[in-house]
Amino acid sequence: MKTINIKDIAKAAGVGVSTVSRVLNDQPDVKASTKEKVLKVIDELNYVPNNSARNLKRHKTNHIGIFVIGEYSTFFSKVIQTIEKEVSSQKYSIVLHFHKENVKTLEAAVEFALEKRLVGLIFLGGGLLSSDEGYLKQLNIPVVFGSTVLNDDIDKRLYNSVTINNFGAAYHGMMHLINSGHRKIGLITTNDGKDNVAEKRYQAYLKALEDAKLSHHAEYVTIGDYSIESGYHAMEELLKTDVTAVFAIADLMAIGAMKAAHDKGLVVPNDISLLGFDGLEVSKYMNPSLTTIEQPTDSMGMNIGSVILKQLIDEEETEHIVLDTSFYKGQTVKEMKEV
Amino acid sequence: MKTINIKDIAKAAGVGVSTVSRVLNDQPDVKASTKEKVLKVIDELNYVPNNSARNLKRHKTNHIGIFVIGEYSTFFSKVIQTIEKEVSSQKYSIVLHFHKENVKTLEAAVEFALEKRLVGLIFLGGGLLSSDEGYLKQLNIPVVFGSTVLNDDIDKRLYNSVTINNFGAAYHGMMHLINSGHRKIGLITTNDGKDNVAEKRYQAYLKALEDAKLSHHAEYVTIGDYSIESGYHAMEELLKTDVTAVFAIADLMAIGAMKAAHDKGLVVPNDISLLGFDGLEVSKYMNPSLTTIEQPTDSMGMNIGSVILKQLIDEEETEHIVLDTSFYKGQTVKEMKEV
DNA sequence: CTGAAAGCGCTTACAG
DNA sequence: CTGAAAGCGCTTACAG
Repeated sequence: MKTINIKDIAKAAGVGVSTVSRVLNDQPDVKASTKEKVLKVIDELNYVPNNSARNLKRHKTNHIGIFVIGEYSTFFSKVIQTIEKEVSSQKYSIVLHFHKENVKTLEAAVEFALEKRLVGLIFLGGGLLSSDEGYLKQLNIPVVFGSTVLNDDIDKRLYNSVTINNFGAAYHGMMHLINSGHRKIGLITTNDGKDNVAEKRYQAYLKALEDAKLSHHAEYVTIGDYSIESGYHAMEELLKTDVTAVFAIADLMAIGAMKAAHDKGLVVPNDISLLGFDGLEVSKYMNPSLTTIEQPTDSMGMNIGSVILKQLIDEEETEHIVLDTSFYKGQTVKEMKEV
Repeated sequence: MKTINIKDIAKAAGVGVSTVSRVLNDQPDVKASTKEKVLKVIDELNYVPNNSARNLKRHKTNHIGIFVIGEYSTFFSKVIQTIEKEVSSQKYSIVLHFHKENVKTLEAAVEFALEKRLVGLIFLGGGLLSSDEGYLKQLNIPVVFGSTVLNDDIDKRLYNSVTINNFGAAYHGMMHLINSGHRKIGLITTNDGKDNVAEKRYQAYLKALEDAKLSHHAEYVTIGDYSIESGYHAMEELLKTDVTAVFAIADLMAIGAMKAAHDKGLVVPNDISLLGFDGLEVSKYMNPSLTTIEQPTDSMGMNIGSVILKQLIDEEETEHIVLDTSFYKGQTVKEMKEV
């Protein structure tokens, strides 16, 4: 069974292929009656234009890549879904790729973009190093970093970004713990490397302690890998110290931490307080519900989608959007004294 | 900046384009020294073949579509990640699409496949109706249904599937509740329509009651939409009845249900027992940990990936794989009496 | 407003 | 083992 092509349509409609092409691309200079005739034939013959041929002539595709760096979280999967809805309305398709390691990330991304001939690339997670600038220039297509830690050394005109203020949000959360009377505060973070959200949240932890004139104890800081299980184990370590509150830089780790406390027979927040980061829906349904810093998932996805579309369609200037987080007051932080 | 093409490589290497093409496609009849020379030039000039042109000649792409039907769960996002890893090793790319409604699903999928010129299509979720047979024939590419309720009327040679035994697993779970002494068992299900996993699990609920000679009360059955919140509200309704145990056909709804019980001041499982379905990691970290039926996430993704690759590469016969579930004994089911 | 023709960058018989 | 040439299905100046 031969698939039908533009020539078949032209013949069937009694017009030239150029005219069919013009109709296909919604170009203005076609007589209404001709257009109608062509559309009718297209519909009757169930014709779908061959994208490979179109792309070959146009020297580009309609593929937008999503390059997921590091751990794939519930948070990202929601963001991806929103992005796909946004861009598919403009006939773009989403090509997905997961990249585990943090080394050579941009190099792998450039390869991905070249191989798939992407017209736009969205990064989810990870961090931007100053050494990445060269790759960014090589990419030569609109790039959006979502939920990524950026680098001030890199020319902002080379990329777009949609982020939150990780430092500020984490600092705010820490201040809530401190203002609630906690003086010995543990941290569950990750060791993703320097330029990552974890680092920003860790810095906020240190700064908050410093500003509150609280001393920093190395044994109050533990390392996980964003998984629930790692949060559980990190908490087991922290429970050997005398911390009264723990800040986990991701909700999933906080959930693991809560379980560890429960399994030790402790009551949250009476025996130990807990603060998360992400604002996952499930966190609000924990028992007790997790106090956490909420990221705007839908808004993140919608903004990423609209930024890349603007770049692709209107070729506007690059944009750098910082979204607001909100503090979700759950039931896992105990007020130690009057503030 | 002109992108370099196969002609440039041919010229630079002092060979014909056919020879370059042969090297590119790893064809045998090329002298080793020639091949080496060509590869060197390709590397030096950073040449990446244009997929649109290749696809145009080959009359096909290397795009495998994943068509997600209905609610996008944590479960699916893990499966997608595994599939991507599997197929990208063979140079296939994943094109993602989310489809919300349950009506005209296959019609939309056919359009998706034609537009993107997919060489293979993976469905996640949903159900297969007998009226879909025509669309399946139209598709004319390898199709794999993952976690879908199939239909015995449809010719099994038209598609592949990787599923679990929803009825059996749910029946087993119900029997656990019944054997634990529960006689009044509520259900939180969804109304996805007849051919869906929810329906299978609902049927198992009814059959288990019947086999145990327990009567069926309409008010024991509530409807959610797979979301945590819907589970919460469904449970509020069930708590107005005299049920002693509740089976939620998805973990997320069970999590919502547990919260509703807690918020009413009830203790799980002492006051009310709870059984989930999915085996999400987070369920095991609930307090108390959720008793649930566990789906093999990784295995599901790996099997889907390998089945579609087999079809694409070796053009083997269609396969229908049924994966085992396992019962996860958490702490949410109370033993009412000795069994 | 419309059509004939060139050409995008590949692959693949075909001839040698 | 290798190269010249045709052709995949489109789009786009160009001419009318």
